Amino acid sequence: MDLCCLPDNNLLFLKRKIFPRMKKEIRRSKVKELLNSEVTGKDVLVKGWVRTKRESRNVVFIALNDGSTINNIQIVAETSEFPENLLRDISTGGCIAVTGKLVESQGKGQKVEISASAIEIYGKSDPESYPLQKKGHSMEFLREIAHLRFRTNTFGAVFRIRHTLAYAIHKYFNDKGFYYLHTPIITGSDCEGAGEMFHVTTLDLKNIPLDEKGEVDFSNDFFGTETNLTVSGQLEGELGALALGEIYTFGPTFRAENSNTPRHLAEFWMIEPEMAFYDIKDNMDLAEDFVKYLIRYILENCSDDLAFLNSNIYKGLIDRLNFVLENEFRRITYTEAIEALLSAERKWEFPVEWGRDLQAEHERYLVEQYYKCPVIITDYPKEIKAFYMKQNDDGKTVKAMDVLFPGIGEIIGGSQREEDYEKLLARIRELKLPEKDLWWYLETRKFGTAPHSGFGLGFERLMLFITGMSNIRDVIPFPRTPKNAEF
RNA sequence: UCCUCAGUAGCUCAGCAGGUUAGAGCAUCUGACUGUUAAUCAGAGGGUCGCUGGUUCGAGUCCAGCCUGGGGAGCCA
Repeated sequence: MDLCCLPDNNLLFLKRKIFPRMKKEIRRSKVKELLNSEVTGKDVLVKGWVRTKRESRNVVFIALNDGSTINNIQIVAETSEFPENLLRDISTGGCIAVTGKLVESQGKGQKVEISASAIEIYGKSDPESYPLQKKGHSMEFLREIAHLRFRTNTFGAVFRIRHTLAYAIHKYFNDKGFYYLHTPIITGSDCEGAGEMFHVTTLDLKNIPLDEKGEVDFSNDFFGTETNLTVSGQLEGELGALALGEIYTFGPTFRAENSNTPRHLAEFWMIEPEMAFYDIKDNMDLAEDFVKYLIRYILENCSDDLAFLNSNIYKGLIDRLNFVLENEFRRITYTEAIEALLSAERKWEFPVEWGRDLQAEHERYLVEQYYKCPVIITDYPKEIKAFYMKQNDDGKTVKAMDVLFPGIGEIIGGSQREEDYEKLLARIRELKLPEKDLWWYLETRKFGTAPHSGFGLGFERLMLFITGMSNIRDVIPFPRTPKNAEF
């Protein structure tokens, strides 16, 4: 490579004195490690994106971020040491590599900084059209530029936390002896009952084959049968648990509901542990321990990002997280919940009556005003819950559990599963579910059935709670919602 | 899908009872000044007022439909 100064195109400028030796020897450092390292005066190399540039007569200050931390490192460049147009071409959003000495900062606001000796511009960023400013932007605007919003402090923090949370989930289960099971994303069963599904097909949509009855003929489709994107890995997860003992799934989940709320996505990630020999109480214990572990892990490993979110996004965030750690989840039955709601001195928009499902206003009241802490509600009427939940002896309720969080609502839904073949089959017939499509599910109850339990945790809902963000579209990189699949 | 609010400069918003050339702050550009920290000061450029149609001498402003976004509800995780 030509190593001379190239003032015209500004691709490269190296200070002659120090240049020949350094180029090969210096390993790139991440901003995070430099900010945490001792000041040695040694030469370092950093690469990253320019957040801001401030100019003085003799010196230019560049705040550089490489994504390794929310904090920027300050680059100090003496104006006289660099070609004028090189410094001019460095602007917010641009990408540069900087070689220089790591020194103690003369200014306030940072302990260390880099005194630059060479700067290479990887990519300029036209300041007239670069949409991110130094000042804050609305979440709505940033959502429209999802390809660039990673470069903001907020989304940098959110997605570093998202990664760490995903890692902690795997670590928690691995350490407990759970196996990560990959359940299918394309499924032929429509019996999970968790909502509208997206069709998966290779049929020509302009010329759909029909059979004699006028129904779509799927025999010529790719799988030879009707298929959809999964709405839950639970049924397959149970198959794994009834052999491997304890498994969990963690993958994308799809719901074709026309839901337009800050808590719903058409494509989201869900964690579904499924455990043999766990009863409903074991299930609740696991759910509580799991969530607390995850919160503790983020508090311990993402403190810089949390501190930023705490002061800029949701005041009181860290207190809220600590509160959850320090308090036991309140465990009540559905019947007790109804009694609490009936004795509440306030009017309900939706009636409170045993047998009716709890509405958002009811759940919010219980969690945010009555108990003022996370609540687990169990033993719901069987009519309002799924067919696979274990029936209680009272003949009216099932061993379901919903974990409700302040501000978020339902974050976990789970149950002990019905392991009795006859009872399960009866329920399937009662609800007129497609019995023949569930043959494999039923066989697990025929051959060595076992008591078992599991739950589903909405990954993005937990992200909402942990980051303090208020819209679920801002805790997933590329949200998929009705009328929106851009990026 | 229902209810509700909103859509004006790159961003965040103001715009009165329809009435001349549509405003502010920030951003950008130019200049000044400065080891700066969301730097400061001065100046400049920048608009199909979401779209379509209607009422009117005249519409950013009123009416209708549509599109997009926010909040609430339902569905759920």
